[in-house]
Amino acid sequence: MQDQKDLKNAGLKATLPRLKVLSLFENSKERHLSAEDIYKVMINSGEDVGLATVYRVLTQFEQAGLLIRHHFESGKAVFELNTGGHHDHIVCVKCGRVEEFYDAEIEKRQESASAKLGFKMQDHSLTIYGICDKQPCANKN
Amino acid sequence: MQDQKDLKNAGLKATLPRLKVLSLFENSKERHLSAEDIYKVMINSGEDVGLATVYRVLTQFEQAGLLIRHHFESGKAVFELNTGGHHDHIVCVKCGRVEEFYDAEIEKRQESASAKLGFKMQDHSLTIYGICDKQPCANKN
DNA sequence: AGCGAAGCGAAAAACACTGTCATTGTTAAT
DNA sequence: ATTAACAATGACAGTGTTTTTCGCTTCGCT
Repeated sequence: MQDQKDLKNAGLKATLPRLKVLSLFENSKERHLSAEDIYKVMINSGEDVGLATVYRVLTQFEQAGLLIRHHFESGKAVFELNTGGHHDHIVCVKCGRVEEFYDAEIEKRQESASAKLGFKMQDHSLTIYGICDKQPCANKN
Repeated sequence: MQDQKDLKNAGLKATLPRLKVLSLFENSKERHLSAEDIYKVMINSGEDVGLATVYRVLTQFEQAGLLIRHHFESGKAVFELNTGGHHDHIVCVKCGRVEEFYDAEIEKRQESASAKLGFKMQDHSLTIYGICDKQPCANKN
């Protein structure tokens, strides 16, 4: 019900694919999902959805400010619910797990770096790549 | 001559396409080049090179540590000569111009953020997107 | 010079994503 | 509730970037 309102507020009709995608982000354990991820889950749960629709819906949600698109280095885009608070990401290069962090001093220094080079900062993306402490990733390298 | 040695040290035969690509990075005014950029320059200067070779060579150079690959948000990879000194990037979303900067405090804080979340940091990428002060980008938005 | 491995260009394939289009679904006005 | 307008959908073809495959050529060690 709330999702329907969210879509209306964003100027989008409350269609089945859109409601399903939205609820998927809200209920999924994993905050960061790719178009392919979403498509697979929907197909496996019996929805009759097309991949093009998933891509369309994700783009619309991004434009409406409901989702944020990230690229990381994997070559495919992943999305997460826009909960308002900005944060940066740290991605495990072994298992793909994503954690979030925020550092006010880093944010501030990005602003001044931009200004110093004559850029009007619009956006930024800071992603750390590392190996997480969960098994089996913790074992070396 | 130095390039030949660089390639040998990297375990790569000193072939014409490889020497040409390497010299292109060393002599080009623009530090950041895409596969397509390189291919076009080579074709225009009369080389009989294939796009596949350019991609192969760029990947080999990356693995050999001669080049660094970046993705930024444009959908295509760009490469730059690995001169040893780490730096971050600021990209103009209007004209694609890329500038570089370095902030020791930001670097330090990334390390501690990783440690706090139980990650062993391997790499990181900080890219700021903005609008540069050159014409015509400076005009608004 | 001769040999085997490495490298090449061209073409086809893989991959993520976008465009097109006939059909279906949603919404606002009756 | 019905309906009419048109927005949204699924199937599928098409893009743009990058990778793979393949037969031929070149390299570099002897």
